[in-house]
Amino acid sequence: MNGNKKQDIEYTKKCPQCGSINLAKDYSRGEIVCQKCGLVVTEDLADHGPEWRAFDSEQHKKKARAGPPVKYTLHDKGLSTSISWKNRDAYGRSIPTKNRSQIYRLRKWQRRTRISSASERSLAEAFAVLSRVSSRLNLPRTIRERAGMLYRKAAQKNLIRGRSVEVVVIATVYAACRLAGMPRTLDELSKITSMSRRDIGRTYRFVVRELGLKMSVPSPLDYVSRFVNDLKLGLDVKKKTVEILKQAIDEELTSGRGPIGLAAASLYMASVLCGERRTQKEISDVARVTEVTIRNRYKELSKKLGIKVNI
DNA sequence: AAGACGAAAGTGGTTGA
DNA sequence: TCAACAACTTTCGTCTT
Repeated sequence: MNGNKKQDIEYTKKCPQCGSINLAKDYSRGEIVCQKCGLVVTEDLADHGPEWRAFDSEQHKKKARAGPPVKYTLHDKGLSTSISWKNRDAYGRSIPTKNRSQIYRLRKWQRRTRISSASERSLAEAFAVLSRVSSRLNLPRTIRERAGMLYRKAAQKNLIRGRSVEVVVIATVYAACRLAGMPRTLDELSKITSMSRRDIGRTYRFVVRELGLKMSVPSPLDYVSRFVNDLKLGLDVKKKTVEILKQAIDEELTSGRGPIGLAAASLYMASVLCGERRTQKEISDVARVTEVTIRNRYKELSKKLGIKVNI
C-alpha cells in the first residue's frame, strides 16, 4: 500500500489507489474502505455509528432500548461489578445474616446477566462480521437480513460451538445469496475474508443440514444480471443471453457443466450478436472462469444450437 | 499488437467400490 | 479410504484481424 493513507481524504472523494469513487464506511472497524480495491482510505471515523444493525423489527426493539451507542469492543467495560462470594462487606466486616438472602439474590442476577451479555456479545461480533462481508460484496439488504436470520437460528441451535463466529457468518452469507438466487462463489467469499474455501464450504454444508434448508443447484441464469451489470452491457444483451441459455437448458446441454462457464459463454455470444462485443478476456475477468472455458462452452453451444457467431 | 484458437498437462472435487 | 473420472485451469505456440 502507499504510505499516504493518513492524509485528509474525505470519503466523498476518490480512492487514491484505484480512483474508484465507491468508498464505504465500515462502522464495525471504524474505517473507510474502497469497495473496488479494498484499500483502507482512512481509519478512526469520528462517528462510529450505531453499535447494532437491526435485522428485523423485533430485534430493533430489543437493541434500541439501550442508551447511546458504544463500540462493541468496549461492551461491559467498567460497567459491571463483581460481588465476592465471601460474606463480607467492602470494609471486610461480616454481613449480618438478615441481609444474606438479599446478597444471594444479587449474585443470582449477576450470574444471569453475565450469561446473557456474553451471548449478546458474540451476536454483536457476528453482526459486525456480517456487515463487513456484505458491504464488501455490495449485498442488498434483503440478503443481509436473511443471512442474519440464518445466523441467529444457527446460534439458537448451538451450531457455533467448535467453530469460529466468522466462518459461520460467511457460510450463512453464502447460503443467503444462493437462496436469493444471486449466488456467489466460495472463491469470492474466501478472497475477501480470512477463511479458506474448504472451511466455508464445510461449514455451509453443516449449517444447511442442521437447519434443514432446501437448497437448489444454482442455475446459469442466476449469474446473468450480475455479469451484465459488471460489464455495463445493455438490456438487449441480457435478453439475448437469457434466450440462449434457455435454449441450452431445453436441449440439455447444461448438465454436468459449470453454470458460470455457461453463463459466461452465452453472454459472450450475446454480446457479439448484439453488436456490443466484449472480449473473452473481459468476460472471463468478471465471471472468474478462464477464456478457455468460455471458448469451449461457446463452441459447443454455437454448434449444437446452430447459432452462428461471427467474430 | 491484440484477440482468438486449441493442444496438452496439471488441479481439485465428486463418486463408487 | 482410495482410485477413476470429468470439468476446469494453466500454459503456450499459432493463426487472424
